[in-house]
Amino acid sequence: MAADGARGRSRAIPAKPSLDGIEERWSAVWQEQGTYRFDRTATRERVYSIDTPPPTVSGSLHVGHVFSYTHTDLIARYQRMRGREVFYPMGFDDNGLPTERRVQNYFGVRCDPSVPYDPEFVPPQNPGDEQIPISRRNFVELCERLTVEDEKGFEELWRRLGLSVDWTHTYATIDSRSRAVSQRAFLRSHRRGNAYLAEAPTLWDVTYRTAVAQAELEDRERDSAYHALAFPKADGSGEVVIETTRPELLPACVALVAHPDDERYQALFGKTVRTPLFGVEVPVVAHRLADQEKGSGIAMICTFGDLTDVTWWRELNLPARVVIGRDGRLLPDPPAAIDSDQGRAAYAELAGRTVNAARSRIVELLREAGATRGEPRPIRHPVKFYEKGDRPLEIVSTRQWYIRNGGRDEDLRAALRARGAQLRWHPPHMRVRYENWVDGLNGDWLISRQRFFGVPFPVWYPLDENGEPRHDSPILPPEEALPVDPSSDVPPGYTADQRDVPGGFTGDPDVMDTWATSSLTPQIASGWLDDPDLFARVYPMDLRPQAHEIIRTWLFSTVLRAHDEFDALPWSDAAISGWILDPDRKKMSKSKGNVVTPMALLKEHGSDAVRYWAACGRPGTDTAFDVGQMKIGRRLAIKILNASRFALGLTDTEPTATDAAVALGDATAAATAAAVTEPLDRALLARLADVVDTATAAFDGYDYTRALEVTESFFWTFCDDYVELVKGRAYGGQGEAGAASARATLTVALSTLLRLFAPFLPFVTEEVWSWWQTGSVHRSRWPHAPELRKLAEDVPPRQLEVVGSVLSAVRRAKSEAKVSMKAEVRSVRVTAGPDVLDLLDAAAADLRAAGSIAQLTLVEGGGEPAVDVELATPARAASG
RNA sequence: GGGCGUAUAGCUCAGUGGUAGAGCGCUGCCUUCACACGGCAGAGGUCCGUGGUUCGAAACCACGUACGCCCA
Repeated sequence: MAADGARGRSRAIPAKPSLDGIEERWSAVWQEQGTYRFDRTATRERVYSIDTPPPTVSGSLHVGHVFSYTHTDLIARYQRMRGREVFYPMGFDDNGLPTERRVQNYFGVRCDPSVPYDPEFVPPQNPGDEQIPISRRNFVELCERLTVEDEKGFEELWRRLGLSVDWTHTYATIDSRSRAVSQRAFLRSHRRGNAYLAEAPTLWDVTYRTAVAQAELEDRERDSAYHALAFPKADGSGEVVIETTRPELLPACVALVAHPDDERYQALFGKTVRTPLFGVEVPVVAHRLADQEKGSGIAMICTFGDLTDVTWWRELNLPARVVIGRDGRLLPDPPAAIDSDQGRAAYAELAGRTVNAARSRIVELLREAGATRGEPRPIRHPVKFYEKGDRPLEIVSTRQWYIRNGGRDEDLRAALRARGAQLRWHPPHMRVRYENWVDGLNGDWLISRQRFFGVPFPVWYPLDENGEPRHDSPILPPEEALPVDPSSDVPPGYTADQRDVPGGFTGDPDVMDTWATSSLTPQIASGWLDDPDLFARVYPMDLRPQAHEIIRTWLFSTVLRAHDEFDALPWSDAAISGWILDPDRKKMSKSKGNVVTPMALLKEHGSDAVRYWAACGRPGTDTAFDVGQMKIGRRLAIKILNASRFALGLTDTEPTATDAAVALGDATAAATAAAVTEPLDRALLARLADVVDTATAAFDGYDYTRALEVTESFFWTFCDDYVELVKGRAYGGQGEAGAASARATLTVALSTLLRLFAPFLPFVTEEVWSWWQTGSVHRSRWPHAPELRKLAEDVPPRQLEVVGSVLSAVRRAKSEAKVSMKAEVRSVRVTAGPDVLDLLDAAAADLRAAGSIAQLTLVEGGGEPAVDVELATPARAASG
């Protein structure tokens, strides 16, 4: 950007400026000129890099996206004007269940990794009812094809909104780079022992038939009932009554448990009882997690009814008697411990039934056997669900991949907690959510999913002579080979015909949890895998913007992966945006959000206006969807057009060198602005310098709302008071020197204001900038307060308020008399202290002109300043 | 049940120890000369409640209520 202000100045100020069409016009120019292109010769210190959240492509964008993505853009634009080279990429999330479903429906196919890759595959023109099974590679190719379509719509919206994204830096979470980064990070974690394979009880969704991680759980209230069951003591000395909500798990019972301090059961610890119906002898044990208040204070431990069962099973070294299969039905055969004919017969009544059906049946059987005590007692209690599922989770024992996350390791937990404290949170209280999550982790992160679409584990297993996989000696690919798909690629040292034959190999069938890839967005976007030069310039990144409900998932997992790989934070700052609430203060619902699509909203109100509304939402604060706020934003944009036209119109006789020089921060040129001589003009610039300081400090603290507030407030004072006061003088009413001073000040102020507004209202500020400046306002330098103060000399900014208050009193008098603001005033008499009078005296001519005041009298006096106004004509039947 | 946040004018929100603020809405007035997609002015408030700290509390502390989110 060359500082060739005067030469390129066009002064093409439209007679009737308008906001119509400025979005199309300027977004096209920005694209064509690469205004937001990242300069990759910049060194790390100069770079500001952003880990943009990749929106889900298969979903539609809603008002909430517009809101939060605007917040990030405000920061990006500010940092760019501050001289940072902004790395602002855009990602698209096309990895996961929503995309899988969309590809299935759109093309009429389904992913089946057992099908070989077909390079010639063409999806059917008209998808039939039967989904065609295709290889994972073919499926991913279709996904990428569809994603490209979705991305176009997203990009169009983002451009119209004015996001200053560098569109040459994009990624998708299922593309080959993301897959390779994901696999590389996995392999490295595995090498360090931080990713491992283990057989363990696992939360399992029976509908999706996949394992589920802690972060994907949610509790839902469900009706249930306590059933009281009598266990006869093994020595025949009576019975023990327990209460359970899951009687169908009785065949999986391995012990009874009570709290070690519970008086009622002291005599029972160490003894054994027999399960009703099945006659299996089980011990009565003590454990601190048994709840004395719950039911009868003694419970049965089953493998596995809930996570507490898992803890008891693990800590008390109990046997496993598994009865629930991965389909959510009771297994065909009873556990070996049920060895009596009677017990086996009872189990046969349950085998193959769903959990609910088995529960009904076993209650009947128990009742017939006289093992129930009293009627079932209805309760309502929380039950664990997969967040996307609609049947309660079961716990089954499976072999899964895990990543260590501190849930079973206090040192790691403490280290991750420290990472959270090291990160700068905006707003700060969001850190607590991270800490709560880290403190509540109760196991390592389960990352394998028994799905077909996703990033596969880059792992094969040798098969022994019986064709059984040897999970203890996985075969891993070299990093250069990534990404690999073990379902179609052949591991090093083997040939394709050895797949799935004894002595050969088999591929790991699982894919990774989508967060296992999304947790690497900083590495993906920064070119960790394939662009070390870029990586060195932008990583670790500066900012992670995101929503607060995914602190436990996205933010935490990203911190975890960076901690594991780099022993450092992936970014220095996290900006957490709030929700959009509908007018009833509820979270904006889908149905409501979709009534107004983002594009329709932008077209109706204008992008600057919608951005204005978004900018009014502070980081982390929930904000009402408020069309009124957009109208205010639009009014502001129009006011900027008109005020700029007026200010520039006054100065177009012969432009001073001041404007462009100050705009570009050229201190020596600014010094030539000797034209600013009038005290009121200097006061304006002094006040403006304060505004610049406040806005700058606010932006540095990610409080863009405050920066907007202070700028906007000043701008209205500028328009309503200052411009009105100096209008006459700028026209030449007080001679050439006074006019020159007003004109120079108007230009400097306008240039400064446009730059202060530029992050918020990128379109209208660019429009006005183009009337009289070369280059983009968005690549101009952020205003610098010391330069303004230099022009202001030592005039106190307070003069502006003092003069403004007298002007206001004059207006009030006219308004109360119901006369025009242009009505003549015979006399204004101000009584105040000498310091105030000095300030007024220095601007007396401007004040008289602005108020049409014939005679202005300044009287020294104590007490509160008083203004007496005497109109020329008392009635409204004024002349003219 | 635990954690975090919010509660100020009809609405949306600023204000973190010193006389209650802004915008919108409302009411009234002002239109040749930057802007009617405008301007000027006015009315409008137990600062959620109850205690406490303080010379002084919307703000700080405690408890409570309501709402939102996260976790169990």
